[in-house]
Amino acid sequence: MKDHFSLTGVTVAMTPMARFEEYLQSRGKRVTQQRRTILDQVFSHHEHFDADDLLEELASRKLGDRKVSRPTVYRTLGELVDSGLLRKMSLNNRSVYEHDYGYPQHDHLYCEECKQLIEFQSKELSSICETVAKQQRFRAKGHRLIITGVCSNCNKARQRPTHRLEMI
Amino acid sequence: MKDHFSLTGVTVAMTPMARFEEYLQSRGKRVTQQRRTILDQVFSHHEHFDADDLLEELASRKLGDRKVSRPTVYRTLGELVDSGLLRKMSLNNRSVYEHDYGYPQHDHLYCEECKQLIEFQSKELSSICETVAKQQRFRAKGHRLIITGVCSNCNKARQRPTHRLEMI
DNA sequence: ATAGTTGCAAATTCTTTGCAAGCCA
DNA sequence: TGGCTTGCAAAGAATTTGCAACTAT
Repeated sequence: MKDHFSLTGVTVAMTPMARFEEYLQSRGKRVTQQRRTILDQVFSHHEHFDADDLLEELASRKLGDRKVSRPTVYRTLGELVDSGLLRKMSLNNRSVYEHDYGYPQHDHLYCEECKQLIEFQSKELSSICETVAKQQRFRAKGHRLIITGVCSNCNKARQRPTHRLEMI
Repeated sequence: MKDHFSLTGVTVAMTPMARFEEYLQSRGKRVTQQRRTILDQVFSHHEHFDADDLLEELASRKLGDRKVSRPTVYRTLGELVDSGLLRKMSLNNRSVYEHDYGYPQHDHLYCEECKQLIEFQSKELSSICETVAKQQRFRAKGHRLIITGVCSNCNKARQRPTHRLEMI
């Protein structure tokens, strides 16, 4: 489930942790071990992930981290989205997350074969959205485009003779 | 939850029912009362809907229709998607359906306030998708763009003084 | 008659919540 | 200390499945 690292991050003034602390403090919330551990794990790599992925990653951290329970993961993911650090999307009726803070606006190609999400950027797309929103007097906050199909790797795999045999 | 009827249907050779029967027969499946009732209800109006909406609509049909259970609704919705009559999308981790057969490709604006889906068409968008797919050697089967924000009606509502008071 | 369908109940999957014990400011 | 957090268990919400009874062909 490796992702394509085709996009370059944007420069940001604060680290995700600093930003999260600011968000928490501004709301009278507390900076706990669990929240720190989750944030650290979430920003340790750039793949898209869901709550289960994150829970597994946390479980395999052999560090002295305190254990993080499933409800806390869900609660914290919500806070990370609220604080603007993560973006959430709904894929096959499950929530999938990705970095938002320090990462440019982009959209996705979704391979129905290997379930991989591939990122791409398009400035034309953004202007289309603006135009459409203006026409409809709609106050747009954001957009999400997903192109579904089969990625180049899976296309190749399909054409290999071994696969024809397996299909019998 | 009324929808905008801004798009005009495309001309099709068969009625949805005829097409569904063809699909069923080609797979050795049967044309049952329940499948007929569901198809009839689904194509009786053009709003987006989910399984619960459909179940409610079916329950309120005072006709001599046989009762349709929840599992049958789910099973049949799947078949309607397979047969190309409906399109399914994932919204807030639930499945939402809309007409596909006899209806042109389009995308949506989603109002986070009133939860309404507004349709729009954009040919530029389709060409962007083609270009992106070609660049990534991705075999695209389709796409889905959703612009989130607040629709014109809800924007107006927000500005009405009554609402300011209600917010206290 | 025979194989596909249906409804019921129960199981699954993903996510949220109530609450007592624990921890941060 | 006082209030926000956590983990546990349980509840919820959406969807799927096993199976015996039913029905289309």
